[in-house]
Amino acid sequence: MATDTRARIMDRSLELFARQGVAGTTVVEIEEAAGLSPGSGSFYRHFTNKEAVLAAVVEREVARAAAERETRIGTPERLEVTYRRTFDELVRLQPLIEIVAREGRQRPGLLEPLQRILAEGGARAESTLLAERMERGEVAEEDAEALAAIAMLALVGHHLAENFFGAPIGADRERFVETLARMVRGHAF
Amino acid sequence: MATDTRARIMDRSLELFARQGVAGTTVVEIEEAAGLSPGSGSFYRHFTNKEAVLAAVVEREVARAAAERETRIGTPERLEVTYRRTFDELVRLQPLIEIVAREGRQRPGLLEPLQRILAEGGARAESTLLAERMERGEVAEEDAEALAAIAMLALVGHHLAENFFGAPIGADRERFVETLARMVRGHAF
DNA sequence: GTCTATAGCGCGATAGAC
DNA sequence: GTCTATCGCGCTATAGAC
Repeated sequence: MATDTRARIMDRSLELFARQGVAGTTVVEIEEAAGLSPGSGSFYRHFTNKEAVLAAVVEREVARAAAERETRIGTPERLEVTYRRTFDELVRLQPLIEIVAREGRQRPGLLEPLQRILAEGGARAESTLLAERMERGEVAEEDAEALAAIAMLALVGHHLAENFFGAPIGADRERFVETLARMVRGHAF
Repeated sequence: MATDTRARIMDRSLELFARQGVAGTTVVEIEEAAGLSPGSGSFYRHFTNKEAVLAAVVEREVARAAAERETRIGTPERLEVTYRRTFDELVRLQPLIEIVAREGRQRPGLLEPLQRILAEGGARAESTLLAERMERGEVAEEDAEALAAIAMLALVGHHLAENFFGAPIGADRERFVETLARMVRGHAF
């Protein structure tokens, strides 16, 4: 427990920030959660202040998410598989999403990386997949970009609602995925 | 400026809470924004503490939104019209959404009314509309509930992304609405 | 109903020994 | 790198005059 104290502080801060917000989390709580003596300023040996941990933790999570995303692009698969995987990614991104959702407005610098991940990564990967499917005639659509955006944002909306309210709205995950895939393929049901 | 000071405090608190969060807003700021002498405890003549304003303001906004929703149910209209109207409703709900998104996790009591509005109101109104359309053969779908949920959550996702990042993702509002309506109708493009 | 003034205190941050 | 101890600010909330 020497220099990885820094990593431990970041791990626990991620959890605390996601659960309680940055303003709602005290340095003392972070010290306590990271196994440091609460009330001591030991925290400040590793970060100049609370904002610095926030920046470090967001940067780390964004980098991790971007790396995961890279390994996936270009692998053709069924729409249903892609959609289920997107749900899983969103679950892993959840602490980051919660933090950025809370703190993004006061700190615009936090917004941009997440937007890149969701927009570029998400939508572009989706529309690439759609383009492939269009060539093969599985999907007919003049406006693949809008279609891809609708699919991705529907997944995001479902994830947020489920995560936020503790229960899914309208349909559970599997029914959601299957119906969405049918819609995207343009089948008339 | 006599007894409506209470209403003014609520109006300004709604804005401040949405922009800065509850913890990030001081009573002094509220007093200042409401035209009271900052630093005086005049705020406390109207509310026992910050939590009380929060509860009052959320209750008021939820009631307003529910009332608006009531007037709309049962009016048949084109899907595109419904979707555009839903966007407008979400814009009006935005301050409330932002507050509940931030503070809901610490205050589960705030979540429930908004969930009712989004889930019951939204999804049920949608699936009613869809049922009508199915009778008339405009929509063919065995699972109207899932279809309605997808449409509503796509709209919510688009709204959140646009509002959150300052720019729409993938497609602007009108293209989004038109493509979504075509998807819901099951047209093969 | 609004003001001035201030009590009380939790929190972020620092100093200095080990 | 971690501890004990503490400073000082800014915030919530109250007391009391007008």
